[in-house]
Amino acid sequence: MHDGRSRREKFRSEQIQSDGGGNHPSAGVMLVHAMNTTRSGPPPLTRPDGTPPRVLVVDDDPDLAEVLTGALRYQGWEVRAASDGVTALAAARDLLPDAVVLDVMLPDTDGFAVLRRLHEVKPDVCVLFLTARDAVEDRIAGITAGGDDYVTKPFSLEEVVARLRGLLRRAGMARTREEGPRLVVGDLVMDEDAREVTRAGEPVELSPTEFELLRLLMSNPRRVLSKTQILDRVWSYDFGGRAHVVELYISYLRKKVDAGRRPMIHTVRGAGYVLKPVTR
Amino acid sequence: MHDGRSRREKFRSEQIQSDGGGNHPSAGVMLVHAMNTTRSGPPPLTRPDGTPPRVLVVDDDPDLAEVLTGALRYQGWEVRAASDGVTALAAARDLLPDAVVLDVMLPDTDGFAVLRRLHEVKPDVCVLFLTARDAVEDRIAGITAGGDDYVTKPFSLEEVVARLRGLLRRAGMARTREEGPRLVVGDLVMDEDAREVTRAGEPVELSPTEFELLRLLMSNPRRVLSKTQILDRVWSYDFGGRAHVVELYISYLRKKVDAGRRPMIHTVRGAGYVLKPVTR
DNA sequence: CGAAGCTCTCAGCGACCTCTGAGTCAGCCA
DNA sequence: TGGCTGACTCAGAGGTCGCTGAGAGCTTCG
Repeated sequence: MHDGRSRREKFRSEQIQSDGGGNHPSAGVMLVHAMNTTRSGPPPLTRPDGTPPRVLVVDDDPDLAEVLTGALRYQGWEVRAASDGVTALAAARDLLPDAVVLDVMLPDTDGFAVLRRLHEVKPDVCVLFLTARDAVEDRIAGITAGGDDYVTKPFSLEEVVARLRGLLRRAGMARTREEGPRLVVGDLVMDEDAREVTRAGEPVELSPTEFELLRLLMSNPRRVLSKTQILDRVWSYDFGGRAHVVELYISYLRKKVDAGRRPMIHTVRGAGYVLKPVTR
Repeated sequence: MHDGRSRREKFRSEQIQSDGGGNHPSAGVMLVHAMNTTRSGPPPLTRPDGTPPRVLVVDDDPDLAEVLTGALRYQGWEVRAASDGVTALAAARDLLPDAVVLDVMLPDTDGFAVLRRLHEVKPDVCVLFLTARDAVEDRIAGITAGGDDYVTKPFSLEEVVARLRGLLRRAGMARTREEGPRLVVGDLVMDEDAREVTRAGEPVELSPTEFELLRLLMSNPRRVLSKTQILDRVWSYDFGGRAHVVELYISYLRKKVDAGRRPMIHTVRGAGYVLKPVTR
C-alpha cells in the first residue's frame, strides 16, 4: 500500500533546504495527510443544548489553518477560521465560540490583545495558544493560569485535539455517553487526564511518545492504522523521519503493554497495526 | 472499448519518471473495460435523502480522469470530472459533491488552495488525494486534515474505490441495507476496517494482495469477473505481469477461503471467476 | 557536572510475499 | 481419439517488510 515513501523523500529535500537555513521549513508545508481514516472512538463532546462545540481557529498561515480546521471539524465540532486579529474578533462575535485556537504571532495584532477582546466578546471562552518553542514562555504561563492551555510549534494534530478536548471538557461540555476521560479497550485502561495507563490493573509506565501512540491506538480499537497515518498524527508535522520510528515505538509499547501477557497489539503485514481486546 | 494503449503508454512514461526507469515489460494492461457492465454487488451507499453520493474527480490527465469516473460511476455514484482548479471549483459549486478525488498536481492551482476553496463551497466535503510517489514539486503529498485520505500513484482502482467508500461511509452515508463496514457473502464475512475475514466464523489469514482480490470478488458477488478485469482493478496500473498471477492468487484464495468447505469461488472457463454463496 | 531518560538512526536477520517457470490436468473441438 | 487451449498447482528465487539490539545526540534533573 502507500508507504511513506513520497513523504520521506520530500522531507529529505526539505531538510536539506532547512538544515542550511535553520529551523522549520515554512510550516503548513508538510502537514499533510494527517488523519486519513478514523472517526475515532471516544464519545463526542456536546454543549449543554446538545449541539456540537464551536471552535474558532486563528492563524495567519492559511495552510496550517486549513489543516487544523479540518482536523477539528473531523471531531464533529463546528469550526471557523480567521487569519488575523480583526477577522478573528468579527468571527468570534458571530460564532460565539466555546474555544479558540490562537496563534500568538499575528500579522496585525498582538495575540494578547486579541485575547483580551475575545474575553470581552465571550467571557467564558477558553483558549489554546499556539506558540513557537522559544517564545516567551513566562507570559504564556501567566496567561494560561486561567484554565487555558498552549502547545508549542511544531505540534502533532493528536496533541492539539487532545488539549482542546481537555479544555472543552473542563469548560463544561459533557460527553454524551460516558463521563470520565478514560479510554478502555479490554483490560487496558487509559486515564487521559492523569496520564496513567493500566493493563489488568497493573500500572504501565510510558514515555510521552509511547503514551500518545497508545492513545491513538486506543481511540481506534479494532481498526488497522497504517504507519503513515500513525506518523501523521502522533509525530509533529515537521518530523522528517521515516515510518521506521513507528515500528520502533510499537516495539516499545509491546514490551510494556503486552509484556508476557496475551498480545493486544497486532501487526497486519503490508497494512499497519491494530489494537484489539484479547479474544478467546 | 477505448484504447488501452495510449493510456498505458502515458502511465508508463509517468512511471519512468518516478521509478527511475524500472522495467515493466509492456503487457496487455488495459484499464478501462473493467467496469463497463452493469451495476450490482455491495450494498450501495446513499446520502441521507436516498440519492446516490456525488463525487467530483479532478485530474488533468484526461485518460486517468476517465478511468476513475467510470469506476466510480460503476459504484452507482453521481460523478463529474474537472481538469483544473478553476473548473473544479465551478463544478463543485454546481454539484455540491460529497467527496472529491483530487490530483495534487494541477496545472493552474496549488492543491492547498483548491482544498481551501472547496471547503468554503462545501465545508463537510471529504477529499481523496492522488499523489505521485516521489513528485518533488508536490509539497503536499497529501494534505489530509480531516476525514480525508490519499493514495499514491500508481494505484489500483480497487484501492481508490475502497478508500472513497470508506470516506463516504464515515462522512455519514449510510448503507441502505447493512450498517457496518462489512462485506458479507454467504458465511463469508470481511471487515474492511479491521482487515479481518472469517468463513463460517473461522478466521482466514490473507496477504495484502489476497485481501484485495477477495474484496473485489465480494464486492461483486454472483458476477463473473474476467482475469483482465481483476488484473486492472486489483493490481496497480503499471503492473507488467500477465493474467497468470490472477490464476495463482485465485488458487491461494481457494486454499484459504474454500479450504475443505463447499467452494464459493468458481471458475467459468473462458470467462473468468465468480464468487457466490453456497447453494443447496 | 554526571546520571538518567527519551528520541531517533543504523544495521542485520528472519519471515513473509510476490511473481516466474514448468509441469500437469481438464475441457473443447475437429 | 488426438490435439489444442485454458486452467491449476508446485517449487523456488528474489525482494520486501517488520522486529530488535546497540548506540549516539539531546534534554532534564539532581
